[in-house]
Amino acid sequence: MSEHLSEQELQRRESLKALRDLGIDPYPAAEFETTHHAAPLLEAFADDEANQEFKAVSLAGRIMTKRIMGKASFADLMDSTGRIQLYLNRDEICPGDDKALYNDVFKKHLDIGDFIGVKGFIFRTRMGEITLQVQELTVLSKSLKPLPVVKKDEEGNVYDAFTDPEQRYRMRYVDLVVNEGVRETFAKRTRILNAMREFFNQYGYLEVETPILQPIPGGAAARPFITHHNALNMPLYLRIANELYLKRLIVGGYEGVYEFSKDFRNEGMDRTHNPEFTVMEIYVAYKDYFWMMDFTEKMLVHVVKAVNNGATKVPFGDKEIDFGQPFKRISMRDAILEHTGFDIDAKSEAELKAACQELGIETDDTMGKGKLIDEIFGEKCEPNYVQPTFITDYPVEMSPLCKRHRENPDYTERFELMINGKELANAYSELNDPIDQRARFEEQLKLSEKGDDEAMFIDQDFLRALEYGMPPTSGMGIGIDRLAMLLTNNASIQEVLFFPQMRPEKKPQLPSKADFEKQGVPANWSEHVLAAYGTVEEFKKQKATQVHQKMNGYRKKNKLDLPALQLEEVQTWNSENN
RNA sequence: GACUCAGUAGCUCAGCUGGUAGAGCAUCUCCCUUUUAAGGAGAGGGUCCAGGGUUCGAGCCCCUGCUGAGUCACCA
Repeated sequence: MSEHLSEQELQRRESLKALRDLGIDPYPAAEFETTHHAAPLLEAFADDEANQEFKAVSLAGRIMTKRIMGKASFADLMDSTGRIQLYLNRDEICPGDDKALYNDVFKKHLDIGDFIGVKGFIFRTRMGEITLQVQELTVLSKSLKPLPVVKKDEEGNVYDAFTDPEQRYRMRYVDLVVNEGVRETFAKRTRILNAMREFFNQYGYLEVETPILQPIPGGAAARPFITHHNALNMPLYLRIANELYLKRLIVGGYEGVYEFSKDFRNEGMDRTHNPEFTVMEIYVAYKDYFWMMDFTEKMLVHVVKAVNNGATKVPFGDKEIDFGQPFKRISMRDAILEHTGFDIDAKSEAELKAACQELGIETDDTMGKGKLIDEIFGEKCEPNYVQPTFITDYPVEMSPLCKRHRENPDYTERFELMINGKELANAYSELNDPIDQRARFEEQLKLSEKGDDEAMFIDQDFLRALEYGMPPTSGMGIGIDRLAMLLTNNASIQEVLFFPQMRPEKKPQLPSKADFEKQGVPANWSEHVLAAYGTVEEFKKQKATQVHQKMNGYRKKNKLDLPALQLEEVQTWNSENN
C-alpha cells in the first residue's frame, strides 16, 4: 500500500518541491559535460599545480559530506574514481544580490547523496587539501533516501560503517556508494575475467556461447533447476555445466574453445555456494592433462599478476597464497598415503570401507570405491593443501567423463587444483572413446537407480557426437567466484557477487489514506486520521466521541486548514464505532 | 537439515535484577569566509522484527514464526 516515510525522507521531498519552486529541475535531462574525474585530477594537480587546465574544471558526482561555515562551505564530491573536496563561497557563486543559490539551494535543499555538477578551479586550502573552488553549481539528481554516512579519520579508521550483511546484499547499490573497497572488489573480478580471456585469446582459442536451457543437464553431478517451455511443451533444465556442449564443438573442428558460463545448481546455499555461479571451462584438442596442468599454472600466474600489481603472493585471511611457479603435484594415491599411511592402490570396496572405519570416517552402503576414496581424501588430505597443489589421478568411479589413466585403468587422467584447502579447478584428459563413454554413462544410470539423484543422465546426442570422433582433448574448468574470493581476500561468495541470492524481502503492509477512506473517513481528513491512529484496527477500536475529540485536538495542534469536526459527522465515519 | 548468535532512530550501537526508550553520526533551527571524523548552542525523530504468553508492569523472561549471520551436516 503506502510507503511509510521517515522524517528525513519527508524533508527531502520538501527540498525537492522547494527546488522546483525556485525554478530548478531536480532531474534535468541535459548532458552535463565533465572535463575531469576526481582521482586522476588530484594526482595530476599534485604533479603540476601551475598547469592552466586546472583553471577550468568541470566535475559531476554525489555530495558525500557538507561542512557549512556561514558564508563558506566545504563538501566532498564523489565520482566513479574517488572523492574531491569542494569549496563554495557565497559571494563567489552568488555575485549579485540574490544569494538563493548558496543560502537556499546549497545549504538547505541539497543533501548528502544528491548528484551535482560543478565548474571551477583547483587550489590548495590552508590545510593543504587539493580542492575545487566552485563557480557554477548544477543540480543533476535529487536523492530522496538518506545514505548511511560513513566517516574516516586521518589514520584511516572508519566510523559508522554500513555493515549489516543483509542490507548490504539486498541494497548493493547503497553498499557500493558508501563502503570504500566494494566497487574495487568487483572491478577486480572483472579484471580477472579480462586477464583470463586475454590469456586464452593469445593462444587463438575461441570464446563461445552454449545453451543455458538444456533438455538434458549434463557434464556434472548436481541437482538441476527445472523449468518449462510452453511452445515446445517440454521441461528444460538450467545448465549445471557446459562441458558436453564444448566437447561437441571440439568434435566440430575447433582446436580450442572456452566459455565463461553461468551455471545453476539446485542445492544448499552457504558461504561458498550460490545457486547461480560462474565457471570458466576450456577445451583444447591434441592436448593431455599434463599439458593442461602447465597451461593452468601459466594462466593463473598471468591472472594473479594482472590483478595484483605484478605480484604472485596474495594475502588471504591470516595466510598468504603464493602463485609463484611451479605448483606442487601429487597423485591422489600418494596424497592419501602421505596423510594417512594407507595405500588405496588395488584395494577392494570392503578394504576401503574398513580403512575408513579405522580413520574415523563415516560411510554408508550407497558408497562405492570412488566415493570412499573421495571421502578419505576430503577428510584427511584436502584441508592440508593451502598453497596451490595439483592433485592428480582420481579413481575411475568418480570421473565418468575422464579418460582412463594410460598406465593404470583403475585411475583417470584427471587433476584438481587445490588452494586454501579447497578445489579451485578441475581438468581431464577428456574421454573420447564413445564405447567407454557409453559404459560409464550406464554406470551412472545404475547409481541413479540406486537413488543417487545427482548421477548423470545419458546424453545420446553427446554420444553420437563422440562416435563421429573427437580428437584427444584436454579440458579444464575453474570456479570464477572462488577465484575472485581468493584474489580479493573474501571468505564469502556473497562478497564477490553483486546480487547474491536472498529470500524475498517481506515488507509489512502499511495502511494508507485509502484504507481509512474505505471506512468512511472523508478524503480531506484521511491522512490526519492515519497520522493520529496509525492503523485502521486502532481507529476502529475507538468510539466516535473519542475520535471526535482527538481529531479536533489534532486539528488545533497542527493548525489544519479544515473546519472543526462535528460529532454527527464523525459518527458516519465508521458504522462499527458508536 | 541441526545448533549458536543477532534483529532497538536514516546508519553504527548502548539499554543494569523486569519499573517513563538512550548515545554518536545523520536531520532541523541559530552562529561561524580555507574546514576536514569541522566546531558551538538548541530541537525533533521509535510498530524496540512479528504474533502469542507470564506479570500490577516486558526492549529485557517464556513459546511460535520471519529474516540474516556463523558452526556443523549434506552437497562439487
